[in-house]
Amino acid sequence: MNSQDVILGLLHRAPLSGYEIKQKLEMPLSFFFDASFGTIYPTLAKMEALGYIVKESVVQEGRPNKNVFSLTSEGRAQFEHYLHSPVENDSYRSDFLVRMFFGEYSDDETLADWIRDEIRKAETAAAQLDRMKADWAQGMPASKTLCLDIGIDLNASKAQTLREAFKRLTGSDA
Amino acid sequence: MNSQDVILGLLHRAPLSGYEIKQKLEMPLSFFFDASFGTIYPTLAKMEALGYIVKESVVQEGRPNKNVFSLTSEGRAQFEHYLHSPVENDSYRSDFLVRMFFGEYSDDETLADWIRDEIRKAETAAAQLDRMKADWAQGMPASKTLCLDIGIDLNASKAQTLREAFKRLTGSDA
DNA sequence: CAATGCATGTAAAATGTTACATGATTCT
DNA sequence: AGAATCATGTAACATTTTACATGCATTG
Repeated sequence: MNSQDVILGLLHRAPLSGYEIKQKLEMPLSFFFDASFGTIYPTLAKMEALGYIVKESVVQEGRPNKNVFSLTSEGRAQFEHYLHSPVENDSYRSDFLVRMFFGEYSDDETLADWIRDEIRKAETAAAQLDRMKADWAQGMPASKTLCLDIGIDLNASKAQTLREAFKRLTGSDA
Repeated sequence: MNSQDVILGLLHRAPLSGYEIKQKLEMPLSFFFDASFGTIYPTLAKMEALGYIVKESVVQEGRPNKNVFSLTSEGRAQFEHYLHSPVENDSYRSDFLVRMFFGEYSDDETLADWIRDEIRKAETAAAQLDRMKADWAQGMPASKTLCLDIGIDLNASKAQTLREAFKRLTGSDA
């Protein structure tokens, strides 16, 4: 799975510009996949060259013009191909946990600060996804709701574990 | 945080060869950070050129010789520098969740298969980390135990959420 | 008037993955 | 005999990040 596959998926429903793709890539997708403009625009150019998408310039008033891309049948076939490829393992990368792993080289105050920040981040993310679920979940296919549920539960579970660890480490609440 | 920072951290305790570093990078570190030989060896070469580590050839009998690297004071300073840099956000990347997000383009049987596989993976990871905790947790600094706890809880929570989703989608247990 | 949003792109650098290449020893 | 473990590395490729570059319109 790479940027191309995700963009193909987004264009399946409706044609989009690079800028709009970046917006769709925000929550909840950004919870488990991310891409910057520096990835999106070159990927779109590559996909157009491969014949997976076609560009159409849309003139707008009061705003800059935009280049809207739509899927071709080759693009749709390519997305099918992705869907039939083996599922890659999830990857989780955490600077925070690396620091905890090497915790013996930092002092307890620093560790406590890092944990506190991480609790806030997890709580914020869980709340954000929760709000999103309340707003949008009706009418969503169950598979999409699952993404939100995983996001909410993972963040809540992380915050909970961290709160317990904080108490063990410092003797007080975070 | 990158491969260099993690290698610096590993060499803090004792000198290691590239091969040994790869082994140390297994569970539980691999749960939140990964690196292949194709990353490790070039990184070690770069670090040696920068003066962060020094190489020593160790002759072994019954096995190939190895190049063991130890930290210099510059290397220790560089690790301190990493520890004082801002904590990067965790990143989680999931092919599985991307497929769920685009679930409307797959049939329910396929979705169920993917979920079942993902449950197994999460359960296996949780069990592995649990065993590891039982074996090694005594004597571990609390910060290191936290890494194990997060790994266990995150995987358990994921498996739980997926089991519920599976039931909702298929009407039966996974 | 400054900041933010809308909009598209490029270029350099860093980073990392995968496969290849080699070779001894030990275990089954 | 074949597989696994120990051991080091390179080369090609893929991917991504970061910063730069531009410019109009709207909002505060």
